[in-house]
Amino acid sequence: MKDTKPLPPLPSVARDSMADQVYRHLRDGVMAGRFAPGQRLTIRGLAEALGSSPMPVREALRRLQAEGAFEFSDTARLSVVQLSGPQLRDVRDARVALEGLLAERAASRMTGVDDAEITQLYDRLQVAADALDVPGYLSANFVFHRRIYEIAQAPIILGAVENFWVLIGPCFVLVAPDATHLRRSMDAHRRIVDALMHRDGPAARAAVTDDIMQAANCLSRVIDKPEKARSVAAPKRRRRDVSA
Amino acid sequence: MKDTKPLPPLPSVARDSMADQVYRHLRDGVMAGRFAPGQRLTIRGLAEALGSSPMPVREALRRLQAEGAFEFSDTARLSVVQLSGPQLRDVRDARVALEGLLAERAASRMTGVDDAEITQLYDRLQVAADALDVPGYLSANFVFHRRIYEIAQAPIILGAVENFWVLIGPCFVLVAPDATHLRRSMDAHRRIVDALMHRDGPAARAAVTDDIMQAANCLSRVIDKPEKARSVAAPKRRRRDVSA
DNA sequence: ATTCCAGATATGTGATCACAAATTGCTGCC
DNA sequence: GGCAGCAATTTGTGATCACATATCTGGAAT
Repeated sequence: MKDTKPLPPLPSVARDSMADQVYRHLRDGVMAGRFAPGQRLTIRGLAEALGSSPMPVREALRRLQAEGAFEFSDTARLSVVQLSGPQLRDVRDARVALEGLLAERAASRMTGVDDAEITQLYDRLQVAADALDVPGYLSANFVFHRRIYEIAQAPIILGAVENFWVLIGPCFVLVAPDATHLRRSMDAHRRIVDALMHRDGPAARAAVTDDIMQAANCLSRVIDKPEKARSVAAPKRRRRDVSA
Repeated sequence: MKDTKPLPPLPSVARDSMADQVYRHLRDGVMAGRFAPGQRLTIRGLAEALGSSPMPVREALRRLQAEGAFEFSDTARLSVVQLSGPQLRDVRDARVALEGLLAERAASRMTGVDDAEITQLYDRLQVAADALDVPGYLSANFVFHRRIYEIAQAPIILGAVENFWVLIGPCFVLVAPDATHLRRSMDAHRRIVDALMHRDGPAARAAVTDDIMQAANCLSRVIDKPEKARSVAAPKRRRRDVSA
């Protein structure tokens, strides 16, 4: 796909520029914790890994920079954003405010169809938790929450929430598979589902709040002691690791 | 500035790419209501108006697209985002949640230096209100709120809040200079200042909430009746108006 | 052996070109 | 006079080139 073929002849079926594809690919990767905090990247390296020219990557990175996922240092070097402890607390508080709002609204707009879907996503989450499959759990977790918040029918707020998810994504590579956390998290998830089934807005908000606080505690325990965690995540010097 | 001068020889004093300058320029313009909702723009037109090549404009627009200020239609046409009534309510609710959080935190972190600064910004706001200077009022209003939220020392949350401001910016071109609204708004602002001076977090949150609800009511009164407002804001067909 | 400097490479940024799709404008026909 | 259809222009997107600066590599001097 490196050759200068003018365009794959997809005429109009996909209103989906290459920059958009790169954007979603990188965004999903960040949320799923496939990039380490502080990791250095290069436009050309990413372009080569994705089989495109640097141009779409540049535009995608600009969008992700606007969302705070990546940053260009003072010397115009590209790296994955590394959240500090206080910043992580800010994200936590903002998430509680916004996701609590969405959960409460979702509870009042649930229908029978949503009940079945949420239950199904919850079960999938349970499977990943039982298997201690952390990447799978992370992915299923985002899907679970996103589906709930979509029911709230507030896409703009959901967009802001997803921006916060992008910020905390890289932090997850620092946490080890912690059975205790998984169990507590699943407890909160069960209470979220219960509240939604009973159309109980305040209870849904409370359960979501607990879930977020639980995750934040788990993260801050690692973030606040930078020595050990950093040395694992950013091994001395890495030459252009991309792999997307 | 259209000539191909390689670069103005500013070596390192300004770590500020042309794309960043364009970005801030456009962002400020959107927040200040210099773009009408639904207004069509072109990359080349903006570039010419700003005296640069299309490239920095492209990157700046990508960032602003990520923030929701502009959108590329299904036919890849660029336009200013037009918020619907429900979307406007979503922004309102999210602002109440986030800005309430910031106001409460700001109240607990105020110092004497902040007192003087906030008072000064409030006075400037009062001057614009008395003169019925709507653009000046809008500008001073954002500065006033931003300064308060900076005191909260939560830059990530402030960034999210500013994203919401960018979204509602274009709506302000639809509201006429409304003396009643200005008076009510200034009343809320006075209560914000009072609460901050007394380091009263809950009162600050309540006052900020009133301010936001007040502004939202003012906007929704115009947005919800699309006929008249639209015809004023988007006169039939406008050929490539840029003027930055 | 360590340090420091110069050449070489890598990298972000801006400009320009090419191209496909869409919009526009004009012309002719009914 | 109104409207359909075709040509010309516009416009977003991707690719490539140029350039300034940062970063890296290698070796020489102490």
